[in-house]
Amino acid sequence: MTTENTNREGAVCPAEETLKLLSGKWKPGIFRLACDGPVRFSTLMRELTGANKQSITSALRELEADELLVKTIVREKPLHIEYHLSQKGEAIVPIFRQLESLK
Amino acid sequence: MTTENTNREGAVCPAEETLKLLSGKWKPGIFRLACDGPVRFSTLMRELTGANKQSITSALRELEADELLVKTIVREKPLHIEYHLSQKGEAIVPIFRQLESLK
DNA sequence: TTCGGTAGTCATCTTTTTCTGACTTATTGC
DNA sequence: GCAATAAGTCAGAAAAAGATGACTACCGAA
Repeated sequence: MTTENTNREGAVCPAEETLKLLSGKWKPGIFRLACDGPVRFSTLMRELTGANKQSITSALRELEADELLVKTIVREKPLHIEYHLSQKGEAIVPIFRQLESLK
Repeated sequence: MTTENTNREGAVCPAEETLKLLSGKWKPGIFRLACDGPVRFSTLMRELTGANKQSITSALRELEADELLVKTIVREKPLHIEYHLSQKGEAIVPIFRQLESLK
């Protein structure tokens, strides 16, 4: 039984796809920080109070898989990893800002 | 231990609030149909293929509680109930459309 | 008064998400 | 070599969300 959300007869909701990209307890927070510049795992752990490694990791993995974030290994002084917005990610920023300004 | 998402030190994400209004398996679909005019329980059951009473009921209750939808008892021919967008709901429509057009 | 339509509730079960704590791997400063 | 920093993984537990099936309540028509 393939339980895909196949709302047939044209009842599919396109907005749903986009909403799902940012659904989850920590994704909006991660996305917001990423809007201001590249983010790092350790920074996220510090900024997102209450979050845990596992949740941040899986949120990052999903954001990568959905191509909103790009992972980069920065071979410098203290070698580290950065996540920055992809083009697709940037495209969502204006809408995200509107969501923010809404209330 | 009150486990509220209190991202202190200014790290709260305002967009998160709005995103949560439309989070869940059926809310985007309900909202979308409500954009085109008042919706009824039985219609939703027909249109949202795969959905079940309980899920639709609780989605409707949450959309009401979040003041996106207003419930109205229509005392007419076949007495029934209608849900229509509130002002707050209408305010989200433009953003919702953008989410739709994004892909 | 019984039936169909409309709009649910309730208890329970299953699935999905999120959290916890212990352990891992690579690099770098001392 | 040894500890710290950075970025995780993994198994298991708990919590939240969603699904199921039975049952309820109101109205109107036959």
